[in-house]
Amino acid sequence: MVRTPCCDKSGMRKGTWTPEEDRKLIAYVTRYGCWNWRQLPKFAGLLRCGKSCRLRWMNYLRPNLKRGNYTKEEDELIIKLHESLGNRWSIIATHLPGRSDNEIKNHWHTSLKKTSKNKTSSSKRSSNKSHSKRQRTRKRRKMGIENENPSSSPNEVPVVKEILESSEFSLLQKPCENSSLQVLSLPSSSSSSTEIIEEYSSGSFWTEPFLTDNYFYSNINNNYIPPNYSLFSGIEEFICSYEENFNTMVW
DNA sequence: AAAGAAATCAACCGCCATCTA
DNA sequence: ATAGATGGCGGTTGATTTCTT
Repeated sequence: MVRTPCCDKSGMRKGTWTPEEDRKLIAYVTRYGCWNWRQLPKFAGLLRCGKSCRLRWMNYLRPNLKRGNYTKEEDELIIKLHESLGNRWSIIATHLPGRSDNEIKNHWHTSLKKTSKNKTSSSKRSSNKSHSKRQRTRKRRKMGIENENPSSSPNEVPVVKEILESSEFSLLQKPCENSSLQVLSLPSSSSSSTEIIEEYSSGSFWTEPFLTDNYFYSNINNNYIPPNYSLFSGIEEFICSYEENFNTMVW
């Protein structure tokens, strides 16, 4: 459902992400983090703009993302939140761990809009366009909303390991036994998981040395910066650290 | 079975806020 | 104080898929 891949003037690729591009992005972010989206594609060997990489990661590749149908509870929550917040999808998304704002927005426009209209035809609070972005931001800051961390619910299960297990990055060679919710599945290719891990972990893959140690998720709400990240020698250590620190993290 | 309409959703665009030098 | 760089957000697009006739 996607646009035909093409190139813009500057030679950057646009359109649908290929499995190979996904692999590169996952491998890079998993290993080095998103320290600078603008620079990331260059170091990750991607012919994409930083924005495109960020979007792809945030909406489809990052850990903890649920893929699959929305539950009744989720639908109700979205409708309720939309009634009070309007089209502030990013805030709504913070209340639905595992769902991206883009996905929620799409879901709203395709399914929930009608439902909501039927239910609350008299309500005029939704789609509160009277708030300018500036106003909203100020309001949010006042309310301290940017520090909200709904995704750090103790019930959540760390899924980086699942991702690596369920994909070609599998380190443990365990079959993915997932439920109705599909957590990041990558199209398979001919390479074995071990080969791919080795490929991306080896120095030969990386065209440039990593420049910014100890800078994991660049100023995303000043959240998680893993200790001694620069000392990690491989993905397995990162996974262990990730799991240990999971409850303090926000994606 | 074929054609057209409608729905879906990944991705792009442009604007604004924040950060940094 | 200011300008440029960067990140983040919401609106929108458009190719593909599904449904309807």
